[in-house]
Amino acid sequence: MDDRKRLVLKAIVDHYIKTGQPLSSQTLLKEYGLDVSSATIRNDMKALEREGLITKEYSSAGRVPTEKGFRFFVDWLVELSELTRPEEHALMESYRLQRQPLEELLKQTALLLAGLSGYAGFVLSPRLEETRLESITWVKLDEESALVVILSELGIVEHRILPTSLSQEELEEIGRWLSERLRGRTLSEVREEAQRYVTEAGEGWHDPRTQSAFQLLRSALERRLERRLYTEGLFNLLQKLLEEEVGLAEVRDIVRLLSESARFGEYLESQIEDSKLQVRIGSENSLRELRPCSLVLMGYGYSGVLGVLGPVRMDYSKACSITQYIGNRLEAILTLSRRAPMEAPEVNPS
Amino acid sequence: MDDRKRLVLKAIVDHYIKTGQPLSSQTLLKEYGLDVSSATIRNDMKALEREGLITKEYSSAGRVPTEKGFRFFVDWLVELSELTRPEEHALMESYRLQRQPLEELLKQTALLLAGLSGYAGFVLSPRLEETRLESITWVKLDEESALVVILSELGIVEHRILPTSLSQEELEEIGRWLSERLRGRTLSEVREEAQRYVTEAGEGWHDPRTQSAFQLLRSALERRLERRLYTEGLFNLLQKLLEEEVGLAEVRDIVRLLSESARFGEYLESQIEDSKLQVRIGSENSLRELRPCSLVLMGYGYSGVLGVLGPVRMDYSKACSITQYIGNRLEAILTLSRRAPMEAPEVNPS
DNA sequence: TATTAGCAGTCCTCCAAGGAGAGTGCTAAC
DNA sequence: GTTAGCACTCTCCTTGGAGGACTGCTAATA
Repeated sequence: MDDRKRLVLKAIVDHYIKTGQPLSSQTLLKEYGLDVSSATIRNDMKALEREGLITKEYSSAGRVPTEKGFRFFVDWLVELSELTRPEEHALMESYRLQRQPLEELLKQTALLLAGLSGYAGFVLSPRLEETRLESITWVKLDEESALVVILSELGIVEHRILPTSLSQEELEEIGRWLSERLRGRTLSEVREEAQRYVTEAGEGWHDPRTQSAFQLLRSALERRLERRLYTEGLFNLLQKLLEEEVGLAEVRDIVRLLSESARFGEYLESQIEDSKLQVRIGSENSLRELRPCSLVLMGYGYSGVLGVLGPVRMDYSKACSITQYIGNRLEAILTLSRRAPMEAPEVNPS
Repeated sequence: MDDRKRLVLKAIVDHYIKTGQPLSSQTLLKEYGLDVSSATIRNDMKALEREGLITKEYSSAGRVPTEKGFRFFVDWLVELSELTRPEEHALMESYRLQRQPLEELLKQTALLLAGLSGYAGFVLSPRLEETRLESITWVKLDEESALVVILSELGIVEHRILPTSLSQEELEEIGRWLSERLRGRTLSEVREEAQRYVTEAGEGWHDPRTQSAFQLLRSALERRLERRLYTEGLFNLLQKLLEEEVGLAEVRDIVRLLSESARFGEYLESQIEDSKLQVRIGSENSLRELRPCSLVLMGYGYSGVLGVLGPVRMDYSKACSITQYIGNRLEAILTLSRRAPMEAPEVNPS
């Protein structure tokens, strides 16, 4: 493709992203100041249309990019921008508190993605079952219940009140014993071990109460190891879709999809190969509801996914750079907070 | 107002709630089988219109209720329904787990409100600063940080990781000391005390490290005592508003309002007197964004608020009964989990 | 006084037709 | 390969009229 045609395409995409309007050959000349006549532009447009990169709504309308046009734009023509000072500042501010519970950190990140991009932001939690246990701590709260706090290399991954009649001392002993024995193992291994302790009788303190404590521990892990999806900035997205004149029915379906975290989460997971930045434009998304939308996404530690969701007519430059920055930042925070890996001790001496 | 006129009004409201369509005098006769002629109905309608209870879109259209008509309906004509078996079941199921962290409980409740009503559900957290402290527990996580868990009569109200260099023993001592001394005081009193410990030097273990621990405790309380708003079922609401042919711009404003928890929360708070069930119809709401909506709400323990948000054309019978049931249920759970009140010990012997 | 039948009148919705305007495609010349 | 000029296409908006649904009013009736 020759240079002028690329320029024409870029002009059409830029103009469409900015205004949402088709661009006519006349206007293109006026606003982008090429040194040829409008007829020449029209010929170029015709060629671009033949290649499927642009289209028009009816025979005598100006041109708008097709999804294929956006794809070409994203792949070859888009320039990533630097973060502005206020953006940089918001980012710093937001991550000031280190070592928050993972849940808070991810929610914060989703908020940040939404706030900076002006679209909806989302964060899918990492596969916790692949992270390694640091400690399990029990705290007696009152006669019948105790709090269990499970810490992995990514921070607090579960805190939960469980009914138990064991004493603080007994719980401490269990906690110490478990932590020492299981530290460095992945959480899914820990869950299996907990399961084993439940079914396996024999050792001294394996009385029914202890067994039930393990049972509860196991089910606590069960629940929390489900991946969770944090979405923020729904309002931003609606605002943009409103400008697109997307129908309320489609908007509703998008909102529904975002509230069905399981379905959307699985989709996100399936879209990530390594943790490179990716863009899915309109109907490149296999989920029907996402057809009016584009997705900018990126992987981070342990199969986590984050990104922004906006209309197809999205400021890809901004969306990509912000996702990139925040993704790298989150990765860094999680890596920093990660302890030096320890030797996983043998659980079953053989 | 005579009986037939009430019947006519009820028919118009029922029909409008069910179909969203105006009701003509003909159709009213056919569907509700009154033993008079359509002209008589028309006369009644005229009277009702004079009283501002019904209106028509144009001179020859059927009648629809005005907001005042809905108000009359809600105040005098609506019949609360019982919960169905599946509804009852969902309610049981959802509250099975006792003594979850407060946050989980309230989120769960919002979900339940949304799920059962088919509208959006919301729960505004209680004024935690008015609840009484049960215990403060510190758990050392690693060299530089510890988890603090603050328990009030409503359950866990804060759990947070704070940086500290104190040892587990020191933290335990502080926790025990604080819990014993402050148990039974309200959280806002506790916060003030923490503040006092920060500024007040002198006593033996008031070394800088301990002071900073108090400082952190204070700020932890600060943050969490803000009231939080849980909203669920946004999709439900959109679905209904779609059927109403509400414009996307209005929908967007509603979504924005729901995401600005501070503003919406304050409004909810202002709408509650004692904890009776209340209904706010359309422009009875002073928030402009809520004009296309009706609010069914109810107070619960310590100035908490919960309810559902739907279109003005809402199934008030269902919405009211569900809000009533769930509100009572949440109240009961919170009261049950509350411990026998204790004497608040003197903090400053004078 | 309350109710009724009958009819005129109002206002909606739907559809078709036509003019103005924007922008392209094509042709022929450079 | 580029350009000027012109015919053509399609949208958008307005206008006008037919058909239909209901009401409001009037005058008669119990």
